[in-house]
Amino acid sequence: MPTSTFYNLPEKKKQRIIDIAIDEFSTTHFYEVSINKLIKRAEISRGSFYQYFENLEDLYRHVTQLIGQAKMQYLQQYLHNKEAKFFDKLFGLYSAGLTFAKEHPKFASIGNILFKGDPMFRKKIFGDQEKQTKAFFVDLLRSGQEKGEVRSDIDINTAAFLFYQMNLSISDYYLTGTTWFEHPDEYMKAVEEMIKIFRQGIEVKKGD
Amino acid sequence: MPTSTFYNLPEKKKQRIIDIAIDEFSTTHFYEVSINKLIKRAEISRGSFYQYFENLEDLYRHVTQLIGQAKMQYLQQYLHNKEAKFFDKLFGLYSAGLTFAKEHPKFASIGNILFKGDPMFRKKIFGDQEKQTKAFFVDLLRSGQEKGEVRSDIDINTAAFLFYQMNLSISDYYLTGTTWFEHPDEYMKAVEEMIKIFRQGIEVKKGD
DNA sequence: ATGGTATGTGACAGGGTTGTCATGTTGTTA
DNA sequence: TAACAACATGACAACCCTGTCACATACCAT
Repeated sequence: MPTSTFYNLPEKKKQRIIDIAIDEFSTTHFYEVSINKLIKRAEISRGSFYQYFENLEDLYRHVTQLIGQAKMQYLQQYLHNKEAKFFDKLFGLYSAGLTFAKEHPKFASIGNILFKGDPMFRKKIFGDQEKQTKAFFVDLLRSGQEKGEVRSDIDINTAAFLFYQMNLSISDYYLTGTTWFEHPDEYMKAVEEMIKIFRQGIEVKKGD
Repeated sequence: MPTSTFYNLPEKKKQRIIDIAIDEFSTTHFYEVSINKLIKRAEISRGSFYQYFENLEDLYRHVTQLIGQAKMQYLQQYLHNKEAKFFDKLFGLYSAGLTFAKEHPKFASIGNILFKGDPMFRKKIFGDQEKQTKAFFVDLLRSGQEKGEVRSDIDINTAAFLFYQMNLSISDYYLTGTTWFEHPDEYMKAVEEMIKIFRQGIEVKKGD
């Protein structure tokens, strides 16, 4: 938590500091951001920084909280519309997410570094292999269509994207968390359930 | 690329270095791994390290390549079985991914830090909010079921997980890549397509 | 055994980082 | 205007890190 000193600051100065922090965190992974560069850009002294924040993590937390609030406000309309139909809500949520990213690219970028890893770094290490992975899933789907197992009206790019993302996500959450599934066995079951959903979503129905 | 000097090393020493590198990279984000700690653990001198690798990134790249190879070998059986049915292949791929993570947790962990971000860091910053997010999607689905819009045989946890992951993924790829979709508009279209797949996957069919 | 090549070593320079603190400066209140 | 509180400052200690290089050792072939 920032100190009261920080909150007492003139709005303009406060905003300048936050803006520059956002700029830093949106282009550079947390571990690579330096307080030195930040205070130089924000034109505050080293001592002041430590009068405002406990350390860099304190500032980062504050920034991510601001982002969370901004996004929540953005989604409000979709969250609390009790009447809306399920899939309309889901669509609203997703497209609001996209619009949010479009309108606040820096906010979105910070969120993505946090939740999906540093894309620059990913690119540097992994390079073009992602394209190959995409190609693999696209091929898989195409041959599924040719064999008449996958509905022909499914957008292959989208489905490939979906399968790729879930492929990454499942083992991530298997390794890291009890948030979603409690027991290791549940992950295997979740895979089965997921395939079930996919199957119903894209499989050719008998009689089509 | 490691130097020939490194490849000429006795197998045991080579393996020791790689093992310790894997251990470091699986617990610590790349930006936080230090050559100093690494060489102390591996009991090689600073000079030797630089005789083997250009720098830390060189070693990291090598390690990730090894992991990639290991996983590829693991998936081989599922990749090249031309006869297998589409959804069996997909299921095979996912469950092999889980088994791989189970058998090589360190490999999987390195991959996840690269593709999904550092989970420890995520937890430190985001804390319990992920649980709330999960709860939101679970509620959404449950009320969808109650209103008769979502099939009652869908596993809510799995579907919530799926929706949550895709929510994160869409804006990530909107921001970072031309790998999956070329034009910004296509992302919105992809959202529509995705909802279409989800809808067919989990919506109550008329007549059920 | 001798010369040459391959490998090992750690001190060192040069740079960067964080957090603190004694000392100023500004503002406010009595 | 005097005195006290709030805020600003940047030098500094302590630390860590990378990449290099001159020198030492091991190995191998003639």
